[in-house]
Amino acid sequence: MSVTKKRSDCPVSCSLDVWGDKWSLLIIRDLMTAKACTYGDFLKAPEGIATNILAARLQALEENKIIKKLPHPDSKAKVLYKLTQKGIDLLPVMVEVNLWAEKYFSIPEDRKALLKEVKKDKAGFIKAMMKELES
Amino acid sequence: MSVTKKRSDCPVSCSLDVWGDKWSLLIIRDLMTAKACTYGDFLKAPEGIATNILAARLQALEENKIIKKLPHPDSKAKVLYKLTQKGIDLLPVMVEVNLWAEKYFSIPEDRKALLKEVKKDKAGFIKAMMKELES
DNA sequence: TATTTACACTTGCAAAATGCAAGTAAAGTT
DNA sequence: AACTTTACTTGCATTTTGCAAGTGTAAATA
Repeated sequence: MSVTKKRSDCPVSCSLDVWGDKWSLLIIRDLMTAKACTYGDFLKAPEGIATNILAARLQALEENKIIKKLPHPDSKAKVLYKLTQKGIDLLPVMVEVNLWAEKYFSIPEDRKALLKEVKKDKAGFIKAMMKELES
Repeated sequence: MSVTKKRSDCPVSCSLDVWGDKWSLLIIRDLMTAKACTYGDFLKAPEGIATNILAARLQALEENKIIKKLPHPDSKAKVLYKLTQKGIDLLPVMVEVNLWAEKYFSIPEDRKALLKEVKKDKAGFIKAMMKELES
């Protein structure tokens, strides 16, 4: 019985990989735009994440303390997911990613409008957005 | 005979995923620190990428025009990989990632030293670094 | 009160991606 | 001419993913 090594256990030293793959990214993106989401909200994302993958990613992100689970104020049956401070601190990364994406891809209009704000005052935008996410 | 759909074909709209997974990221990281690498250089990275995966990622990154293949000045047997302008433009993202990583993880000393420079003058650092990569 | 419905998941299984070891072909070295 | 270096490719076992269906609890509805 040999021990199976997993390459994925070894992080790339720039640490971008700690937040994982595209599906984890989708979760973080949704949480940055909506501030708080339920399990169902993530499932509704246009990219179409599979429910088992969503569950796995939410668990991993929680274990890495990038997101946190909170009781929903409206109902005991619901769960609210939010970014932790560690997750919120990824905002500058996301902003740069979007600026890059705007340059090389076509992006939705609402995102373009936001980026217009960013370009006026990047530091100010990030500070304000972070404050919003923290509340 | 049903058509198999691949989830991975659908990009997350923030477009962080266009540069792919952790192995693609390793390639980009190496190219940002070393400016130009051979196939063997990537294989030597401490994270230990498998050769077939490396080949696949190099091809994908080239198809996405993030890296380019150049003839090696020393030998016809060698190939030089470099970042394209599109790849170089990912530098601000990488800088933010590293700033985040420094806050929440332990990172190598040489990287810490670089980040000290970054914190003194982020815009200046990025501009200078980009210029270096373009040459 | 009984019974659907909503919500947050879990499970089983086929298909795809990954990791490892070994192999190949062209170029460079001795 | 034989050996090595370099950039890959190939085969196969293991792991991960995607899809569909199912489970359990709380809330809404009849």
